[in-house]
Amino acid sequence: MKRKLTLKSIAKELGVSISTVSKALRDSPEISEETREKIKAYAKLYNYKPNNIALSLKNRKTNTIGVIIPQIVHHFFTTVIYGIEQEARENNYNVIICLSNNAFDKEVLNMELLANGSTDGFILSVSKETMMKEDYHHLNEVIDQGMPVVMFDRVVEGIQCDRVLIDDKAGAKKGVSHMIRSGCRKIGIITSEDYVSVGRLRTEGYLDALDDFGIKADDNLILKLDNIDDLSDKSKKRIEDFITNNDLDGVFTVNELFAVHASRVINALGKKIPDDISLVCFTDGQL
Amino acid sequence: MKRKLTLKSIAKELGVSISTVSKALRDSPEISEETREKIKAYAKLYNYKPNNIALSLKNRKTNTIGVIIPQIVHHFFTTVIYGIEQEARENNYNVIICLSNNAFDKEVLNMELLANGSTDGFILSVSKETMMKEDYHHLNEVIDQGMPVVMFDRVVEGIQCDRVLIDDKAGAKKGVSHMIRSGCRKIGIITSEDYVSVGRLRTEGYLDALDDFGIKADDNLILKLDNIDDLSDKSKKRIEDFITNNDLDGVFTVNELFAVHASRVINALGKKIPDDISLVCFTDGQL
DNA sequence: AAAGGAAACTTAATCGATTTAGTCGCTTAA
DNA sequence: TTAAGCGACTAAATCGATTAAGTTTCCTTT
Repeated sequence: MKRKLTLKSIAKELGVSISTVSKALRDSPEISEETREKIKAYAKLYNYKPNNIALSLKNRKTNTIGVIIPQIVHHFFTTVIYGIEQEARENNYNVIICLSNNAFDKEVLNMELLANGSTDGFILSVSKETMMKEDYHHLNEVIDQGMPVVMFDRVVEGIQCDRVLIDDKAGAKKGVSHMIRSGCRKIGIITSEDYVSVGRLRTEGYLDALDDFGIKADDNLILKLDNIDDLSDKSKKRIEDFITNNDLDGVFTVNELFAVHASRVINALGKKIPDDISLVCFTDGQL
Repeated sequence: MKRKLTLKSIAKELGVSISTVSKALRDSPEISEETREKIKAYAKLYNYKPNNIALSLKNRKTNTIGVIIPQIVHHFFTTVIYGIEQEARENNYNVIICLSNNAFDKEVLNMELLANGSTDGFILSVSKETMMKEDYHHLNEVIDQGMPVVMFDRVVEGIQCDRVLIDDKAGAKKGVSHMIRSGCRKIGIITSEDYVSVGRLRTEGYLDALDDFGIKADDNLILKLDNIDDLSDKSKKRIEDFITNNDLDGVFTVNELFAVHASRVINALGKKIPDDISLVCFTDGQL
């Protein structure tokens, strides 16, 4: 087992000072052609690579981005990470990924850990618990320290940072409008509780579309479910009741999970999609 | 924007030396009760957290694990990362994830980058290209530097490191044996080329099982395909021909992708699974 | 011949934290 | 009386790299 080369070890070996080695490797004109070549040859031969940690400390810059997401076992996040990874590496950045597991405490812990020198900035999708608590002190803290923060997917207002988002409201409006144009008049929406911004915005888009076409919204046709990532039995039951008890000619859901269960229920009722009932949903296309 | 606290800034503010602050915060008995309390109170008030980079440099230890995988958009890797993440965080370790994109060059680049101070060790699944090239100098290099390396999934021999693997050979043997016991006599296998260790081991298990039951292996019943992650049209065609032209009563595949296509072909031929043909495959259960 | 200047290096400070080796004043035992 | 011992700190080295600010040595120039 051989220890890694350092400027120090090279300097000692070649009988010059550390700074001479450093300057030679960085092609400083202060060093003579001869010495420079000798040092470079030696460094190349033994494959010298500067220590990133030392560089980070010296430069106060880590070239690392922290990515914090609620969960990785989800096609959407998996895709996003892939994109971040690609772009980062092209710009010589590293990516550290941390999972909050949708828990507030873990999110805070992870951010504090990474903020202490490990990363230059963050890209994150806040956890469900954080959105419910509406406690964003950890975000404000790192922003206060001058770290760039970018939020995506689950985005909260009132925080001074960049955001990446799809236009949920407009997208939902477009979908629902299409349903109306193709003849639907009694359209139900299966959405999530309002504290999930994605759900809220999509619900707003739904209401806007109805309004545009002069259709009065009916609260009975709006089903707000709690859990958006995994369908509980209770939620399933509510979807069943919702579809069974309302004589809908269209169903709009804010994610594919809801849509899949809705379509099962519709089929079970002996109705055909899209002949009897239209079904439109938001998705990134896994199921 | 407020700068982060450092030992230096605390020392200046309280009119003591840097070492006094450091010792006080680490509960050294060298420091008087009074001074210790004062410093700790101040540090807590302004939420002092030591800089990880400085600690890494000083301790020559980063508490970070580098994970290198061919691709993240794959249920298996997604699950593995989740597990690594969990365990790492419990032991106060960070995880840096890098994608090799199944390319040899990127794998080498990533390892070199991370090996230069960013991580204490590696967990990796080597890329397809690396297995074909059989060039493992980058692995041997970091191992030579005393870094622990753990391989999983795609594992290569002849490298001095720990490995995590499922018993491919035994698993395949078990599956095929079951098929034989339930009556199959002409079992075909759809596998990958031998340079993929997973495929090779599973093929060996298949051959072993046949041997155990005194069935002679037939090379015509072994289909080795090139691409294991995404089925090319050419591969699909080969699967079709393979099943159509051999009068099989059982098909064993080394992954679910092959299995899915095989079942389509079998159905298209008007045969029933498992009545006419048995179908057994390795999978982690996504499709 | 003394001063000025450039070439080619080396010293030392710095990043932020830890730790070993001092320092200084005061008490105590020989 | 004097050295030893202790409590409570501070100074300085260290991790690995960069860089501003010195040194030499030799060559010009007036």
